[in-house]
Amino acid sequence: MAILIELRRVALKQFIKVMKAMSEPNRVKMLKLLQQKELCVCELQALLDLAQPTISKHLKLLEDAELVESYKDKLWVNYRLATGDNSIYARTLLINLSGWLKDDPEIVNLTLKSLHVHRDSLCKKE
Amino acid sequence: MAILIELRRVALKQFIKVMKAMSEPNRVKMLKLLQQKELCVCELQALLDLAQPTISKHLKLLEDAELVESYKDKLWVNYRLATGDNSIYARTLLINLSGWLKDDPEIVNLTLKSLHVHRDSLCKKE
DNA sequence: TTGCCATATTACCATATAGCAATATGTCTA
DNA sequence: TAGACATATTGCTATATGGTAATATGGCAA
Repeated sequence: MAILIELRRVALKQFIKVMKAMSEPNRVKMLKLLQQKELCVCELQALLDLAQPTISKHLKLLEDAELVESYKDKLWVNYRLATGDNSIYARTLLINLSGWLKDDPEIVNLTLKSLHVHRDSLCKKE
Repeated sequence: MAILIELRRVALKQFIKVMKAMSEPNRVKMLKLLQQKELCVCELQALLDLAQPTISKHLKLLEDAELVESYKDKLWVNYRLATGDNSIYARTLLINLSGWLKDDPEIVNLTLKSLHVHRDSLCKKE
């Protein structure tokens, strides 16, 4: 009960957090890529051509908004779309997003590119 | 045909515009208020306790994102939710939003307050 | 017309945010 | 344990954004 009241209290704040997280092109690209398959940080970095700290920062924001989840796999950290079990906003928006932007050229290119990206050829010192 | 290609070309950009527009608490409050009834600028100003230019700026952003529409009524400009006929993003999000944040205390208070707000008692020089 | 009034625009300030380089953290393997 | 490696964190800069005061715009009414 107290939890319900608390959830109500911060509904707007939670909503804003999810919306802000999805208001940035590179983060949206990340979500569209993760829609295809799990990816680690270095794979996202290669696909989006951003510095590694930038990728990590974006992922943290997405995770705080309950849009993605992560788990460790040896040295790597894999990211995947969250189920949104605890956030109606995240769950709904992810479902909507899965049907959107399919034809956007940038997204299409990234998705194709992601088929040929593997961490083994990426993450070692170049 | 050319239009369809153009729409695709800017899909991400359009999506971001809508998401950004809905990522700001005061703008979300405006949408929730407009969900109840049409309002003019001075009514929104009174409800949200912001300077008039701030309200106008927010409304312009919302209108650019096709989330609201406006029409003139004598001296006033009335704003209402857009139908989203030309934007799948705006349409879907407005529908989702209509079921969300109903219990948020801030939104509840604003909605109640809006029942007692009328431009006639507001807009004349105080 | 003139003046009033609601709204829009402009100019500016303060804060938030996206980006990177440098560094810290933590884990595997030799 | 030491070194290598992927990721996270920190500190910083540049730009974006939300806010206001001052001013412009445009329509109605006297």
